[in-house]
Amino acid sequence: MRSVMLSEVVSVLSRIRATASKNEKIFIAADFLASVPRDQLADTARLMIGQLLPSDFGSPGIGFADLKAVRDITLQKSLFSERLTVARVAEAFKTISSISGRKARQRKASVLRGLLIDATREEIEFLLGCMTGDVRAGFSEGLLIEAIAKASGREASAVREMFGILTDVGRVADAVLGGGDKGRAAVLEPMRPVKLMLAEPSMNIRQALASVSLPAAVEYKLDGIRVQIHISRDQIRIFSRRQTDVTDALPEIVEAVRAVSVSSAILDGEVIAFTDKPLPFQEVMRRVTREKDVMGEAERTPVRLFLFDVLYLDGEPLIDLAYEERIERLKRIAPAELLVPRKIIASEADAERFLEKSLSEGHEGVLIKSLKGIYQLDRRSADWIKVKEHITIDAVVIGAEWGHGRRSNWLSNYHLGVKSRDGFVMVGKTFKGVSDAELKRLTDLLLMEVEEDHGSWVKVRPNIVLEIAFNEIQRSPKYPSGMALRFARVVRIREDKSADDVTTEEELRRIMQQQFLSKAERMK
DNA sequence: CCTGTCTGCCC
DNA sequence: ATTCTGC
DNA sequence: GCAGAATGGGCAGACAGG
Repeated sequence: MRSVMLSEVVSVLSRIRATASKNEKIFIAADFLASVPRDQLADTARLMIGQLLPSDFGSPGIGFADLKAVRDITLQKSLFSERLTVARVAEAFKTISSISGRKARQRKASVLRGLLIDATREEIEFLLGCMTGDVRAGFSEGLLIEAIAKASGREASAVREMFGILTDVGRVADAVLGGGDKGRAAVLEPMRPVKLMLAEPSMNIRQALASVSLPAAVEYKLDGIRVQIHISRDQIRIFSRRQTDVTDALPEIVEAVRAVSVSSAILDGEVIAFTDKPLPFQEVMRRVTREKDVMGEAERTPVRLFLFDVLYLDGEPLIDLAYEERIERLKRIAPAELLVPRKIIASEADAERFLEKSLSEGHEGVLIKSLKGIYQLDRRSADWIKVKEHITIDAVVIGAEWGHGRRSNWLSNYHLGVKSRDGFVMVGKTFKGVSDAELKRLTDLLLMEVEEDHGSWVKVRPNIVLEIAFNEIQRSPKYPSGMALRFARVVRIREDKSADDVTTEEELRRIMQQQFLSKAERMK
């Protein structure tokens, strides 16, 4: 049986990159996949979207910082022989990811060099691109799944659901195109983490209700970590949104789940840090990433679980049931104190009141959910819509970075300053919320203000003012003001304003302190 | 042993 | 995570 | 409406280097 060469993948991808048409990309990819021998499908499919390892395999553990030297050395010696196979590439990266301990970086780099020494220039650029997320062929997970469907003659929606269960494109390619009984592995069952359903963002209640029919459900939106809880008899595992096992970091959540009376289940919910009120996201983040002294951290930072869905119960998948039916089951099995606050609403005013209530208790916002919607794995559909609070300020640009990819020729990442006693202090960066036209305009404006040219970025005189929206002010260990804007985005360019008009450091600090107060404290 | 940097993964 | 753009 | 691209702050842990 033939071996698939890395050069084939690279050349297929350059054809895919060359067309803007999604259908054409899918067609080229499907055609290629149809020619790949079964035993190499998984590795080939992953490589086509720049993935070097199965999604549950861990990661190479060698990144941007180590790559430049490797690239320069190997480019000089490269032999142009086109002899690397996809299988050898996959093997090498499994080895690299397994290396740890003393001098691990050097040892990883040397395995990588051993691989790249046999690669052509194009192959080297491709493999390093895979490691830095720089492949840029306009071809990713979604289109690959469509290509797998096309190559097999199956419905794209069925293949997509399979991906939601298997969570790895290689396994999907195997199951769909590999023949045999591999397809049977694609069933929902406890202890195998899946891709969760996501919500579509919306500016406000009115806009959200434009796409959900009434009556609908509203739920508090909690600012924590999304979790899927798998129960099988006395076993309980907690996985994150991206299928990381976080059970060991959350012992009290495991205990709380013992109150759920089922033989088997997959539950969906959010874990937040909580005392008598919700604590900032950073607190729960500390909990889930903790491995040492978990118990000590658990005492300092209590967490709570709030469940909002059930995907599987007592041997039966529930994802094809309507939301209202799933919630009925959830209420039957879980104690009320583990359920996210929710309500059925019949009007926009109901929804607004519930949002106000959620915010006044210190939560992030609300989700509006269609009563009839099924649970769609790995989909962001209009059946779930999220509405979050945001704040806007005026900030002045004090620096800017040159963009990459389609933003190559523009200053695209703006350093934001607010006014302090002497000058301006930086409170974050943003590249979001800017249309191509604004990108051009801002580049022109900023180039007139350049004070220092640092190559990849410029320091500018503080004359360009932007209206900035953000969700929260975080405590920052990095910025001297101790504050950073979370999810900052540009609302508009304020050519009518000057640096004198921008928000002050004191104002920002006041807003931050407000966030940390409970409802009762805020009323004072 | 201490500190700084990198990485992966939460949002 | 959020936002914009092209299909 | 969907998919992809471009890039944010901050957390712990792993490793590098003195």
